[in-house]
Amino acid sequence: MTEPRRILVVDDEPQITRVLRTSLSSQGYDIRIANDGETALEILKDWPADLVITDLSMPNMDGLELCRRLRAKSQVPIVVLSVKGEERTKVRALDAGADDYVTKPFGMNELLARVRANLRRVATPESPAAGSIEAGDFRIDLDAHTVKIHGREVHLTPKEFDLLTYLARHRGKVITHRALLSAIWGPNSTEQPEYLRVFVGQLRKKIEPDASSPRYIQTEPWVGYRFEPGN
Amino acid sequence: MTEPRRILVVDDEPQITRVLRTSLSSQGYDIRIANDGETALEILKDWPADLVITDLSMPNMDGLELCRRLRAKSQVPIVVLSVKGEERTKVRALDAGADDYVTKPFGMNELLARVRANLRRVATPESPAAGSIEAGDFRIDLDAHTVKIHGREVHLTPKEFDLLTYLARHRGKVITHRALLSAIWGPNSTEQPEYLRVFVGQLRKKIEPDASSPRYIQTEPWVGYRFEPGN
DNA sequence: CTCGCCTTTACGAAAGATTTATGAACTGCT
DNA sequence: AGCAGTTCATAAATCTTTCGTAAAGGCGAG
Repeated sequence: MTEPRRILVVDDEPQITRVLRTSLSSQGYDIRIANDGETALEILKDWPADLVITDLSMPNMDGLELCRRLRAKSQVPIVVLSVKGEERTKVRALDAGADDYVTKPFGMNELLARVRANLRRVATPESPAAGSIEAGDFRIDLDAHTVKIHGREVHLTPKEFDLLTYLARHRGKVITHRALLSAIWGPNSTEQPEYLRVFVGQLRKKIEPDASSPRYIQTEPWVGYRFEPGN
Repeated sequence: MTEPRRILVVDDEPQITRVLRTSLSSQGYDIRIANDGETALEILKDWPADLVITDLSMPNMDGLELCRRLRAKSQVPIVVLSVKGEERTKVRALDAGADDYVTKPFGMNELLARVRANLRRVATPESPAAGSIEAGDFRIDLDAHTVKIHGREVHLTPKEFDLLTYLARHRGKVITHRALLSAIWGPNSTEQPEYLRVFVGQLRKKIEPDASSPRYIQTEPWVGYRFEPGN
């Protein structure tokens, strides 16, 4: 089972966010709303979205600045949604890092199609057989909740299993502490990185040949953890 | 020096192709024209374009079919350019594989900006991976937080990584001390360039073959630093 | 009650960030 | 050329934050 795609909507007009939320949700997307650029960046810290839809004029941080700030770190597709239809504005937004520009009022079907088009090209090439993840030395059975390393089965507790699964889904990438916490304990428990250390430690004791020099779960100091399942 | 980007224009109206050819060529792109879908596919067989701009209504093979055929084997960005402005048509084109849809008559500046935006994410032919920066001898993977020079991996601390990333994004240009400080330590950080010296020094020790005569990170006295990643 | 798992706390070790110090190199001036 | 004032490069010392680990307490299921 593959997770639903995450879309962050950034706009300060309630009537816009409301209609977007319902329309996008009905398509099966996972939606979150931010009312300005700053909260958008804040949300993205532990909720990595697959696509961002943003207005241009907003309090705190406008859409252009948001585009620039996002592009400094991320490749996430950005669709700008604005009442301003002048060519100059479009050019500035696109050059600031936006991938698409739709003027209000907009047709919802067109917007949805553009969202699909933008999501299409970042499609994850992986997405293994629904019920299991195979990664290097690891074989994770999501249905049976079992993990095998080189065919040898290891018993994991639910939280340990969630942790390993999340890391394995994003193998090779560094996952921020905040993202991990938010993924496993929920968005509101992002304040306790101690959990992570404890569970990563326990997980290492169970899956690492030598827990004192981790091979599979690598720590990237000050950033997060990275899962390298071996070839 | 990197080769010019190749753009294939597919349209059967001479007045359109003519204006596109001149405008795009003046931007330094390498242009070829096809009058219908079939010849477009023919051309692409031995002239791999970086982007395709196509009309919808054409003889032999229309734009929709061209999109589908292209998507069957290629990820090349497709911009559809059409007189048809109905939402249904747009949706069909986007779902057929188009990445963008511009209605005629169109503003040339907007089209150019959309072309830039679509080219931006596919990067150069030799670096098809998104989420990474490919610059000369360097390959920076933003997701995995890793840096490779000539394939050899170097471990960088977060600040060093941010520094190198920022420089690499503006390769070839001189970055002011202030700009660097503001980009990495935040806009309201101290004005003291001592930080920079220390971190540039550490970075050089890690990435320069000979740290005493820097090749990649050049200092521009009284101004800032410049990143030259090699050919 | 007992067991397994989660939560919480504590503390030494490790790693990175910041600060300071020193000498070399450069610039402008006499 | 010689000098003063800057800026630059580098090493080292110090500070701060984070990491790994153990262990104690809590809570619910059987």
